[in-house]
Amino acid sequence: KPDEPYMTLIVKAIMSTADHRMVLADIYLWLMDYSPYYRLTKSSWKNSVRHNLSVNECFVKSERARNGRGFFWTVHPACVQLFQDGDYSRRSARAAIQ
DNA sequence: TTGTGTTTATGACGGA
DNA sequence: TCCGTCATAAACACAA
Repeated sequence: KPDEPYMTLIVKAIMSTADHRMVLADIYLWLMDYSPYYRLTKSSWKNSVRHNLSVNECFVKSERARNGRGFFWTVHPACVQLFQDGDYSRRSARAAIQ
């Protein structure tokens, strides 16, 4: 239901932390806090979140999470300024990386 | 076994 | 019409 694409929301979630890194489970929580859509609907959107993390080059894995599962997810260093300026377009992100 | 991550496929949609 | 973007589904491997 939210009009913003997953890539934008995931970027906002990760960039909302002080160290710009977040574990998958916390990205879930951030989204559920962001919109009731993710709170109320059955979890096909979690599949989409994982798909976006893998597919979009702007998301890079950091160290493995010690307590929980998986890795810390961060944004590509070349995209940080772009995102801070509010440009979440996939085209711009890819251009910044290449 | 469960959660996490990768990958492929498919369809809708809008712009050039 | 072709191309890029986005969403959704689903199969699979892997680690805790």
